[in-house]
Amino acid sequence: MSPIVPQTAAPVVVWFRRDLRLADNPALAAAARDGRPIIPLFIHDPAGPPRPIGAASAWWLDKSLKALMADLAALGSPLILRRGNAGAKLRELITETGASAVFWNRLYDSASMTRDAAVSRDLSAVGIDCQSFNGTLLNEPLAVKTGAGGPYRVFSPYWRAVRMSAGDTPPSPAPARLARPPVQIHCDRLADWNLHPSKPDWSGGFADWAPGEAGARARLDTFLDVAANHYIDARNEPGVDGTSRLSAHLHFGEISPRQVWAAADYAALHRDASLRQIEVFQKELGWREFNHHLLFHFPHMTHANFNPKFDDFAWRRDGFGLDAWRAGRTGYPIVDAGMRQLWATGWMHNRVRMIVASFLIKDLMIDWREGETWFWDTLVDADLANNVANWQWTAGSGADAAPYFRVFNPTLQGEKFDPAGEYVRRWVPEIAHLPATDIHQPWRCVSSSAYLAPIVDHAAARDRALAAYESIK
DNA sequence: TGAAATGTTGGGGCG
DNA sequence: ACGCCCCAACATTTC
Repeated sequence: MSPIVPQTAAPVVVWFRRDLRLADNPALAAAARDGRPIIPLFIHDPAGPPRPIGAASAWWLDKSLKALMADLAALGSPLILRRGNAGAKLRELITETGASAVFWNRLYDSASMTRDAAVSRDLSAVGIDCQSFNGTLLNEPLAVKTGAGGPYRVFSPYWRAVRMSAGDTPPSPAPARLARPPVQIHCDRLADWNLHPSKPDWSGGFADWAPGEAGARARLDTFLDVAANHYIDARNEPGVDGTSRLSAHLHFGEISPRQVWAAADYAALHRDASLRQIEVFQKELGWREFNHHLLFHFPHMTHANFNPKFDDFAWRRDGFGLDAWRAGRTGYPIVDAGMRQLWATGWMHNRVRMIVASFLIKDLMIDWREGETWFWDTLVDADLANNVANWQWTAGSGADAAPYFRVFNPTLQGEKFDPAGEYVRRWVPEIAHLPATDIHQPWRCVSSSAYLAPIVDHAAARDRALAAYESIK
């Protein structure tokens, strides 16, 4: 039982950032433990850190905040919204309310850490109790070290070192209720933040997403019920709903990796899900952990090549190619399907992300940073650590990266992973009438005239890329 | 979390 | 019956 605390006790600010949930939220749980009044706060700083928010992410944030507002109101203390510089807005709120403490869950990119350290220093100097928690990772970057005491650079040994203990901290429940402070506190109108696109509103295709804690939980349960037993194969087929689709929910912290891990464990133990399948799914959480580990220890990799040899790589400047790639007009069905799915839904199947990334980097020889920037703006799950690490992985410039000679053949990838052509038919209607035998190479068919010819010849582009990679070996 | 080139094997057609 | 060739299927190497 919580001790009785007088209503006059100074409130605690719980500063929500990328932890937009009530359950398994360590900062919220710690603040609520002793019954003091809670001021849940979200500050929108359009400038970041870590970067100005992407348009698709802004769409998601809008809905996620709406859900969090409803959930917190039901718990007893409504969410306060403020816009601007975080440090300034926190000081403002503390002056208004007499709050004596600020609790938050930590972030791991360098810009956010710098900001948070400054906030902590400034507030602590005037007697505010600042406390931070781990609500975002199974293992924080500093908690994992190689035998030699440094950070890991290769996934397999990293995962070997942490996977057995990944589920050691079980998730905690949401607080039963929250005390609200007795004073009236100004709250911005969410609609005034213009996170939802207007003029034009291009978000019509985003309707299947359910941002927010309840949507995240439902998505996880559905996945573990239906898809988890076929995960190993089905996850590679973009025409099949075989992946968890939890990426955006995890990015915004609507569900924690601990919750996902524990639910997967539970499914393996009690719901007849195959342990082998579940372990492969949990390993994907491992990649998320590894990417955050890398970004923490090598913060420059957001903008610079992890492997400096790539600083000499002869990237091509190709505005035409870049535009065609962005628009899904490359003439390669699986590439165009992916880019159009991204634009329409704010999300792309992971297998196809690898294919389109390989195409941009190796077939077009365009700098991975161009692709990373586009994904940042168009993905609802845009996450600095995952985005940067995965792009560098594909480019070959990253840690534990794909070898330079691994060039995806978009035709073969299509035939292998979308054998019936369902995915391509859905997103490239111009060639929906083609039979499965031709749909990944429509140039063989006269009846594909509504569809454009490939903007590059893959075989020639592959040779060009291999030659360029050879020169920086 | 490749693909292409090259090498090897073995069955079957054929003289 | 036997050797030769062809070539698909599979394995290995190379990029």
